[in-house]
Amino acid sequence: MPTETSETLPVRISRILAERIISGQIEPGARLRQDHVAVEFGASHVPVREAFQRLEAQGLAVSEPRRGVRVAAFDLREVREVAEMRAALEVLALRHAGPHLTRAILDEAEEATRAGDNSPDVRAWEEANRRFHRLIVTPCAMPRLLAAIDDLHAASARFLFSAWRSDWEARTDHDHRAILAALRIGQVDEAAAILARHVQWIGSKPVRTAAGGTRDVFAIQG
Amino acid sequence: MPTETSETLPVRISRILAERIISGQIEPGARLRQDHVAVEFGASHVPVREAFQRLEAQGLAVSEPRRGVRVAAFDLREVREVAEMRAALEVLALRHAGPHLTRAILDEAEEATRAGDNSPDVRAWEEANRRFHRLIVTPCAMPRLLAAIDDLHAASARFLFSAWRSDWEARTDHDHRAILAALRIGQVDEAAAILARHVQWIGSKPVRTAAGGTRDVFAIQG
DNA sequence: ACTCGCAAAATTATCTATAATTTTGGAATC
DNA sequence: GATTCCAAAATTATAGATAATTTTGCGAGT
Repeated sequence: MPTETSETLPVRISRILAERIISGQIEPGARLRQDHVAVEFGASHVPVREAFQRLEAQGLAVSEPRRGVRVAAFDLREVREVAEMRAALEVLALRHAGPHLTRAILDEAEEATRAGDNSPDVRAWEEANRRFHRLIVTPCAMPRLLAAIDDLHAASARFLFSAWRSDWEARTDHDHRAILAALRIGQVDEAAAILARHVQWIGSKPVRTAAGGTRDVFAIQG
Repeated sequence: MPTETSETLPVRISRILAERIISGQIEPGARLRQDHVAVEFGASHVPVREAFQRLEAQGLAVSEPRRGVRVAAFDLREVREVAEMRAALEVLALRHAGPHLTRAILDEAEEATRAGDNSPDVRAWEEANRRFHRLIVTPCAMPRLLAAIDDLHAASARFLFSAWRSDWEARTDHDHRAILAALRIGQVDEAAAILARHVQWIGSKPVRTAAGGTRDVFAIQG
């Protein structure tokens, strides 16, 4: 029974698995067994294999030749690596998008920022945050660059959800507003500089857990 | 009959197909038919499909849902896009590699530059050039970043081979030497600046063809 | 002569089955 | 009691077969 037309089976499977990996529903290092996934989706292992390869290309899974594929593990070093790659590529994209930014786009980005500030949970915040970033870089019209940025956002979201597992407190995003202010007066370089700092700002700081205690964990912004 | 152990069939197939695409042996837009490839490699279509997906992830092929996969086309805009992404990411990598660069590595990079200057054909030059770039960025020890750079190099090589199809004239690479000179005295920022210009320098200029005439084509350096 | 449409061929996508490899559990041994 | 070895189970990887879709070629009609 086709749940949705015009989306191939491997794409569908990889998308759903990606959601689970990003949200932390499947833990890092967990094995992805093709038969189990196949029966769950009522499919054979062939499309499942292709879905696995897709996840591997996105950096969400790693495959050892004859031993199957696991959810990719990640550590603080990789968090920093992804953040720096995002900073470099989003700055590049913003520089090219700058001349094509319209008032309407910036208004929509501001709306996304407001939505982020009023988010009830991390998930909603991440969605709004990603919308903001995507809005201001999309007009660069560089498909390969945008695809790479999307993959990095997926990795960032993973880290984000793993840090704030249970408690969440929304706060106003001053960086986003500063970026928009600079863009509105045509100062693309200034906006890019703020964006670079904003994305790259990844520090290790204590975060309250649901139990009330504190643990050392990384904080992500951007 | 395993030709080589410890390399999976899909990896092997995608590697060989990638070589053909990069070298221009298979033209942009050409269809890749899974059955034909399968019989050529004495395999079934399952590994071939996975090889195709790999190529798609590298940006060397594009797949339309029920219509098969074609060799990715490319135009001047994409050449520029890849060059700018390379500039951004290689600069990032070099900045991190800087502190870990040793005299031995720089010597090896200089040897690669010499090999490039003495290359008899484009193919040899490209190989030496890639060795140079890879040598100076590898010590950054950021696997995701290095993998992304590798894919971009593959795309660059494609453009390069398509431009200089037949005639080739080696010239000394002053940029590489300037980068090395800066690195030897610890001026990583200066080296990064030269690298950015070096990679990004992609202009449209007439190139002599084998027939002796000139045609408008892009020139790639880096 | 050109266009439209239908049928045949080719091709893709998926499923089922088989082979090869790895993991797992337990028993025998040190 | 811990360790090593072997066999059974599980799992991955590939092959062969089937269904569905697209492309192609030919003929009829205008």
